[in-house]
Amino acid sequence: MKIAELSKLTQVTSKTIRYYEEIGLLPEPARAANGYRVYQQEDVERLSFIRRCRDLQIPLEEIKKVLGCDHGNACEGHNNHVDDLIAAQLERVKKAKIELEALEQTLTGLLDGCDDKNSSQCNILHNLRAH
Amino acid sequence: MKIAELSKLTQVTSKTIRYYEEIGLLPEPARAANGYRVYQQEDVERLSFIRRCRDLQIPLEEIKKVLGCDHGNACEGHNNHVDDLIAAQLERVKKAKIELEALEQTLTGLLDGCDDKNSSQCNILHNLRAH
DNA sequence: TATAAAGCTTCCAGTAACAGGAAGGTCAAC
DNA sequence: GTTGACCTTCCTGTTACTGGAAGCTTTATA
Repeated sequence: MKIAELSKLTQVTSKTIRYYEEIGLLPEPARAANGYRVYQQEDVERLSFIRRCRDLQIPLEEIKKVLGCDHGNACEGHNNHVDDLIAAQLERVKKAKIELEALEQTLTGLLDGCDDKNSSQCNILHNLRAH
Repeated sequence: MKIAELSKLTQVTSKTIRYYEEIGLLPEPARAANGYRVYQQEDVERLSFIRRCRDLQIPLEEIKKVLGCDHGNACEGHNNHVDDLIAAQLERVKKAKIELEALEQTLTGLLDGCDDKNSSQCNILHNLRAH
């Protein structure tokens, strides 16, 4: 199949597919006589997996490790554990959530008249607001 | 004062200070005979404000608007409302939190044996895990 | 006084994960 | 035969910086 079909099947744009190839996340596909990329069924599976990971906001580097494409490894095997991948991502997400929680509180506090006048954050923002 | 002192007072690196100048967030400072940048007290206040906004993860473009440095405006006035700035950021943060919440649930579900076998996400990940 | 270290300058490259667009070749349909 | 869709490569831009090179000046030390 050509790149447009792979794109449709995986919901990943042609642009992104070429990008993944460039960074070594997808193997270089065969080429037709006219130079067009030719993909196989296994490419659909591999790219679908990548797509799902990206939906989970797992960084490309992490996905690369699990797919075994790093360190000159020619992207053949699946040696690492998907569970670890997911667990690591869950940790990142939890951490990010905690940070956003704190941010939300600070912002809400600033909007609610900034009761905590001891906060330097508050003071500076208000000084400049009064300007 | 020289750039290192401004840096210490505001907790913003010299590198970042020059960057802010480059993108027009800070006005071009006076120069000493040797070419060194020379800053005033008002630069401390302006940069502190920027620093506080960045702590709140407000994008530089938003800060720029509030400080009135856009559209060739020479960075003199503070015309817009800090409240709006904060409210807009609060909205962004809330939205991001909701997304992370959903992500966390999905990831947790995947770790907990992926009960929802109907999810294509689950299936694909598990197929590849079994591989 | 010599020299080394610290601090300043400018400019260039890299980060994450693509998207947009230019310039040009190819293929199918009308 | 020509329009339009699809393919190719290459280059730029995005956000908010950080790191580093090359080359000044200034300050501290031996």
